[in-house]
Amino acid sequence: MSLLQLYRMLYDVYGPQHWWPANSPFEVIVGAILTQSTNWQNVERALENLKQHNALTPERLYKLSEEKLTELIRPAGYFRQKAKKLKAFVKHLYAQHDGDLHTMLAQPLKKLRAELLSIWGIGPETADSIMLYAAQKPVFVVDTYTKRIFSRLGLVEPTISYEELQEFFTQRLPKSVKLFNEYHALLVRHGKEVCRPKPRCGQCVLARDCQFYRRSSSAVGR
DNA sequence: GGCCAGGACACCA
DNA sequence: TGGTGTCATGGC
Repeated sequence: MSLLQLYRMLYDVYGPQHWWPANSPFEVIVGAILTQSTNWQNVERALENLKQHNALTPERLYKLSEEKLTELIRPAGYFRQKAKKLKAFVKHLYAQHDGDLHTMLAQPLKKLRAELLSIWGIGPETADSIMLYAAQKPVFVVDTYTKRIFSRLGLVEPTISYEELQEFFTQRLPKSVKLFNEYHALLVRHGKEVCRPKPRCGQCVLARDCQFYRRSSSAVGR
């Protein structure tokens, strides 16, 4: 089965996911940092606090004290670290682009990715999420869900690196922002609902093609 | 009460 | 380069 066929199966089941849930590129970036290893529901509480304090712009966040920021994003967990990460981003934005996010995001793909990765607190997944969902660059975002789903399908090794897994997709799919957007969102949806650490293979649309399911079901049969 | 969530970094061998 | 500990709230 091709990656596009797999995509269509997920899309038929779950429909469009309308990612990224945000009102501005800057909100995408803040959300991408806050959601690191954190349930999105908790991120929404933190984002709501920031909105209430009118702090969801580069300028306002830049001027906000780190203490206040820490307090506002508390529901998102890891709040001390994440406050430093958000501060590191806006400080970089002001130092390198005079606070102009549009200028920063308009850079060529490779240059922007290297710059994002140079900022403390932004790793490969967060950088790629920003590239795809804030800057609209054709970058495939992979995450723990992607690795779990595709290793269980038997299509990649569970020890595959981030870059290797990303290559796996970019070599096999057309470079489309729209496709990459929806595909990643669908994988997250499928990972949350079905392909969990304790999987719900009984309701999995991919079970027929899944090595993990075939092994576990044949083991039950014996 | 334990598990898990839309990771990244520091430190170590 | 790869493995491990740390960061932390909140829902199920």
